[in-house]
Amino acid sequence: MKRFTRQQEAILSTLKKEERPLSVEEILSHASEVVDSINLSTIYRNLKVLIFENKVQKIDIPGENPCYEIQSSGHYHYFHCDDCSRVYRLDSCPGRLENLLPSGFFLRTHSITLHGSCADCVQ
Amino acid sequence: MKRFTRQQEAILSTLKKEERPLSVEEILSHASEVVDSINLSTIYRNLKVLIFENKVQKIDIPGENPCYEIQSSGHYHYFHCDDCSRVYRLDSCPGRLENLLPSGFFLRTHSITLHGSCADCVQ
DNA sequence: ATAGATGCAAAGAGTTTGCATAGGT
DNA sequence: ACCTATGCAAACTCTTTGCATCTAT
Repeated sequence: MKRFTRQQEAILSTLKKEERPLSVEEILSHASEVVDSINLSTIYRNLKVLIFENKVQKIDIPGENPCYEIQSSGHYHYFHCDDCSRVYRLDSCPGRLENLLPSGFFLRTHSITLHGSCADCVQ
Repeated sequence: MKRFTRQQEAILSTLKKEERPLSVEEILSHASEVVDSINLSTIYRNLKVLIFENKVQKIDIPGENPCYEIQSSGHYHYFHCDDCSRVYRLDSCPGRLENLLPSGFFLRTHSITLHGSCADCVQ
């Protein structure tokens, strides 16, 4: 039977509290404030389980380390701030993009990342 | 002064011969047929120089190891085959996508990856 | 002959895993 | 009391670096 631990709770509440995808290091530093003994292995192991349970989603930004955020229904894209490296979820999507597809290819999904400066860094 | 070596030539000609971005392992296996002693360090070091000289471009596919292809002028996107893991360059682009951008954010560029099955794997 | 490039091995960064033990149930 | 989840260290993958040697000039 699955058990409830302070570490799991610290990881999930960290992801819930922040409104953007967090890196493993960000999760570690936030969760450490709640459970100071928490370990990177525990973070990785719990993220894997949470992803399997569809409670958390892994976000891959090209050329960056992965980020993790609370799972939400729907299809999203992301913005990567080149200045502070934070990642933000975007709400809209330009559509299925099959016009980019070579003939004979089958399109399953697409991922879009915008790169630039976030509002905090622009000012 | 910069020198001309068989290893460099093997790496560049491998990238020129193939028509798609290659992983480091693919470059190694092709280049090894020309210079059998060639080493991964040499591949990485030469790729770094070739990228600096704008002869080669690094392609980052979300969640995958990077690929490398001959630099070509213009702005491109890529297709990742979920079956064979090969990456293909696409010719068109849907545009600047600023309608996805939250207000206050500055858009520098965007990257798009299509995922699916390539023509070889579809059949 | 000189010095830049290579090959090898070791070191880094990020992630996973084995194992003893702490701690939910 | 049981047995899952944790913490630690070691292993693993991908990449970079130090250094002796090779080799293009």
